[in-house]
Amino acid sequence: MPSTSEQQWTEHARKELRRAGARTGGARDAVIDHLAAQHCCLSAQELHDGLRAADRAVGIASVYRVLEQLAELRLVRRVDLGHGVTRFEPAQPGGEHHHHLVCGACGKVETFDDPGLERALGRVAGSHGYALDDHVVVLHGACTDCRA
Amino acid sequence: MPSTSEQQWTEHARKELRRAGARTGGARDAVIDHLAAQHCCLSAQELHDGLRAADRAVGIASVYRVLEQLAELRLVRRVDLGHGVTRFEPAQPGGEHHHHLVCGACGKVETFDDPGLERALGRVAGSHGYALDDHVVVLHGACTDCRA
DNA sequence: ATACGTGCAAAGTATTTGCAAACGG
DNA sequence: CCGTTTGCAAATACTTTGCACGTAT
Repeated sequence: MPSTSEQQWTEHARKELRRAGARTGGARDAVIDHLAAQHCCLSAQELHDGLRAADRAVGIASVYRVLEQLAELRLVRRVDLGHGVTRFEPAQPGGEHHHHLVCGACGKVETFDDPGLERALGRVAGSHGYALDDHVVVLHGACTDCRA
Repeated sequence: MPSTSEQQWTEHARKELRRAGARTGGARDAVIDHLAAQHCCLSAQELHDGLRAADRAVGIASVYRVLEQLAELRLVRRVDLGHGVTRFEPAQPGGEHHHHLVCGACGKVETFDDPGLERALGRVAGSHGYALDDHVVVLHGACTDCRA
């Protein structure tokens, strides 16, 4: 059963697309549904494979096109965890977001969210005269299990 | 005239390479010298072009191989500003480092460094049981000039 | 001498684009 | 109908690898 926030994002995304003059289409719907069901970022290839596994195969080009379109409308956030692969995750309308911790040993990815960090980032942007738009924070280290 | 910190990094890099059992070679020397002369991160392609422009042309494969080797010895930091291109910059032996502000309109890249931010990051890593290794912070926004 | 360093070309990924067919409003 | 969406295949961009040859120790 999809959680409330997933449904909210899906509806928000569809509404924004309509507002932007887009038509509905099977490939885009499939991508949106699959994205909504994730709790963390995933790459275009993973999305493509996941859709195929769910019998809703979509051409890889369409996956990229839909993601690009969603990113332009700020419905998804691009997250680069740094191995030459861009990852994507639903962007909450309210602006809430999280950041990532990546374990260099096992590859595990965890998310976190820290108000103090956000404040520090806002302060930095302000003191440089920047209107902050988005930001990416990725921590690389060894997770509890891998520190053995 | 190269600044002191540039010279220090160059010497440190050469010493660490020697210690790691590496031999000296023209391509690697050229890459190290060129990296030391930069004040901000640059991509493998930019490095390659810069070397050619300075009449010290090095094969693109060697550029990547040298950067990989330097990264393994932690002599350079990988910085991903998020357009599918990995950038590299000299890593100071003391661990001092900076982060990046990218203007989405003009593409300008500025650097900053903020102790409060670093503290917040350390706190987050600790509370998740991670031994922090490196971290990447990239702020995207509109710079003072582009806010017009 | 022997192993490491280097350049070139070929191979691999990740992503984008051209185009014709399918489709929604 | 008409313009958008889609899939396929080809094109691009970045990075890695295989191999023969050069070079430092």
